[in-house]
Amino acid sequence: MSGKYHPKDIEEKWQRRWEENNTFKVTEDLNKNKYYLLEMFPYPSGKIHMGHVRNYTIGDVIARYKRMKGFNVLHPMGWDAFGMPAENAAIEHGIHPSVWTHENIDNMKAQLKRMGFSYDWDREVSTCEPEYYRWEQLFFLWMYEKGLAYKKTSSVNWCYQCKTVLANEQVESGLCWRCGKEVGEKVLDQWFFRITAYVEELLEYCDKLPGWPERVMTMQKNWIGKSYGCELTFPMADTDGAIKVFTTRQDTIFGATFMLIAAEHPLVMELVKGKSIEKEVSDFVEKIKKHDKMERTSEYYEKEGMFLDAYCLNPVTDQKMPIFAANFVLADYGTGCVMAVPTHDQRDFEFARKYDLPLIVVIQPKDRPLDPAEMTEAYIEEGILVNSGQFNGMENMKALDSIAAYFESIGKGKRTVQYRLRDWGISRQRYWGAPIPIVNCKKCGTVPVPEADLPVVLPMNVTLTGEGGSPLANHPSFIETTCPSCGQPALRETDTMDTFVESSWYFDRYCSAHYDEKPGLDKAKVDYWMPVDQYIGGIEHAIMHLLYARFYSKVLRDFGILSCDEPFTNLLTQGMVCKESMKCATHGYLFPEEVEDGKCIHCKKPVAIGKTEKMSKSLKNVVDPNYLIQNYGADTTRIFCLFAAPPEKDLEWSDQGVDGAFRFLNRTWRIIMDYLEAVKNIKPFEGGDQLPDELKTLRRKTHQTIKKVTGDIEDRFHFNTAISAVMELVNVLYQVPKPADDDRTALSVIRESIESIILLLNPIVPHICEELWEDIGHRDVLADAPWPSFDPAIAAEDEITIVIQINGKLRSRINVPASEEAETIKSLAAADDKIVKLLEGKQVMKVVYVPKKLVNIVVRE
RNA sequence: GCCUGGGUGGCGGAAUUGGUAGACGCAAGGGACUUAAAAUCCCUCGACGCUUGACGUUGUGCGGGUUCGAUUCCCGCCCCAGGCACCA
Repeated sequence: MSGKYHPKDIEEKWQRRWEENNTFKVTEDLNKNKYYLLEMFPYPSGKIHMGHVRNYTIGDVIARYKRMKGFNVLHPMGWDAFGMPAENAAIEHGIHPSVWTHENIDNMKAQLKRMGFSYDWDREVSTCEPEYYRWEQLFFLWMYEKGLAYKKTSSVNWCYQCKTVLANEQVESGLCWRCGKEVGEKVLDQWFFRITAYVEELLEYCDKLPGWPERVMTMQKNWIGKSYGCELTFPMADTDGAIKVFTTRQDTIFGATFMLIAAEHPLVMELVKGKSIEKEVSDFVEKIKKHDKMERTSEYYEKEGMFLDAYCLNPVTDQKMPIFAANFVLADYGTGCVMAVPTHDQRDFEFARKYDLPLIVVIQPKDRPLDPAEMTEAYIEEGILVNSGQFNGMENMKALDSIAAYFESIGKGKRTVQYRLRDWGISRQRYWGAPIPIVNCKKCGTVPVPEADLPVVLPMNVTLTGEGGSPLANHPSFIETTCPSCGQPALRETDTMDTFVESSWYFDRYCSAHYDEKPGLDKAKVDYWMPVDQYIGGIEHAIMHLLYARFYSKVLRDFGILSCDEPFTNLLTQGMVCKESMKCATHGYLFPEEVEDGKCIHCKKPVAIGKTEKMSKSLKNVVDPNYLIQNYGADTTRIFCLFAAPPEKDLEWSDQGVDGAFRFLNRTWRIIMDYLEAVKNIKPFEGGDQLPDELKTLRRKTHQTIKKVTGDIEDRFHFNTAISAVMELVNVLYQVPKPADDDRTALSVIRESIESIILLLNPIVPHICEELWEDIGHRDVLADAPWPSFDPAIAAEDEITIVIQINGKLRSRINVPASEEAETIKSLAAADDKIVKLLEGKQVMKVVYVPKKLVNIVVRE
């Protein structure tokens, strides 16, 4: 093939050839270094979007690069196939979630293949298949056995109208997304994974993953939220018993003047039992419980409480402290009870002012005394302890330890640690998910399904209406079973697992994708491939998915299935793909194809350009990858995504940028076509012959480019600068006058440049490169070619420019041989015409020489 | 409020360890080719000033500092994005 660049023909040809030759099929090879490159697998929503294209292009470049570097590269792809949108489609269009999902997978798979990604499709995994989730059910049983999976009551969002559980994202400002009615809470028995059992290890390894972005680690650490403090005991004033609190501020204990208990805490109703206020308090508690989560965490939620007609004693001052139920105290953090120090905590301060409770200052700033009567807010800075008995005069931060020790010595408290992280609720009252393998028996209670009976298969013959609770609960042949323990009739668990469970181990499954023996992972293979060397995905998964996957890996490790402590050695979080939105006064947001010459195609009115935001269907600021592939080809789409921004930054879409990318590929194609006949039977230059200047420059540039591109890809994943380096090389190639047909030396130098360009661009735009590689006479597939190496001696400049500064300001430059001595360069600098003139009448204080860079002459006026 | 990032030409971005700010691309302008247009190839392109140069001044959010030298390090402030948010 020659002549014009026709991306479609070339791309389809090579995609076919790669598939026919099984080019990207990979098996374990102990003689080669492995490299496991993983991109976050997609939810099969129907079509790939630019976010996928960007993510998978970045991954493909690294996979193809590592492959050329001689690694045995595992680069798999699969489908995060369970989830709510499939059920929504079923409700809205009457199509079964399974059918919908499989159609979407077929579509998207075709699109990914059309992008030319180097996946080993033999390892494709789809999480909605029993062959996949049966192992997840097995792991669940083992976790249940170890107490890592357990049941407890917990509340969910509940729509009374639709009689169904709503996910958080189905609650829109407190209302049901389907019927618009108010959403309440419902308490259900639900399944949890005991992620808190691994909290210390999860936290510890945050500092042992240098290949992760700092900010992701920070987010995870904050999410885990470890805090050091004390558990202190406050005896009841008039009865036996005591209230325990967790505090990180034991330094303020002498200022604790009242006690707060979370309204939902059982202690609240216990304390008022039989008292005249019992009904009133009970109403208050019920009112608080009704407020949904959104409301309770909003900024405007006013602090409210109710006195419980009970007192406890401050353990150090023996003062009576009134006890309140409060709406802002969290029931599931610490003990659910909080000692209130209104002078030094803003929340307690507001509460004390509202209910007229006493204030005692215990921390004094160094410069001014505090008067409780005049305070308008809590004093939360550091200071010196006052009104604090034997601790008076100490700096409050230093007293933390002494006071903790004191409490331990008198047996009224102990140092403890609290975490923000809660156990992972995995129950979903939904159909399209992996069934939890449990049977509920009236007589035996919760009974695990025997391993031999796995998988518990999701039944296919269901109707989804979106009303009346979980479809599985209305499916007699699914729920009705016999108890594995007593053999009596019993009911199956109808909850399915959170889809984050599937995505917590899919990367293990890729290692032995079709292994059908217990435990579903072939240890030898998993040990060969795991951990993932490079994981790539969106920053939106910085916390949940990545933390759950880390946890699940540790659980599987402790089951003896995995050998690594952490699943992902290196993590790259790519930025979003953004574009400006366009709006017509009549027709609202418009898709790019609905705009022509800045006007709406429906009404010809001018279109308003909005700000640049993440591409989304609702803003219609989306570009369809299919459109790009058809008009420009996969290679242009790939190179544009890589050139427009470094991977971790947001990418701003630019149609002109796409044109530019296409132009570059054409330009590269043309110059190589130009030389095709001349270099076809020429070998790349190898000799040490003296070359004329022009060829020497080209050759030097070639080797410099190999060096630059290798460094940019290897060390930093900065494909944008790698591409610009190749652009420079192509520009230099254009500058070289075309040599005579028999000038074999010149042509061999050009051949070396051309081969380098093709090799260097191959991971980025593999189709055009394969085609050119074949055109210049190669028989073997380029994907298998080794990455080019450079000769530092050839890459080295023999003349360098030295900048001459006076007092740090650029004044002149000189060219010297690269090997020139420092002293010679200094004297040449001082002798430079411009410098001599500028130095007249000035006294030289010193001369700084930075090797191969500059001379700075420091003078005094 | 707290914790992270980030702020560089008309635009996307480059400057890898404190050492020539603006690589490469886009847009714009000019030229060549062409009957013409498109395409292509070549050149110019931060701002200001004048003596139009191998010119001077200025310039990386703002104000200070360290240094021979700061886009880069330190302190204070402003703005933008993301995460967390009654976690006691």
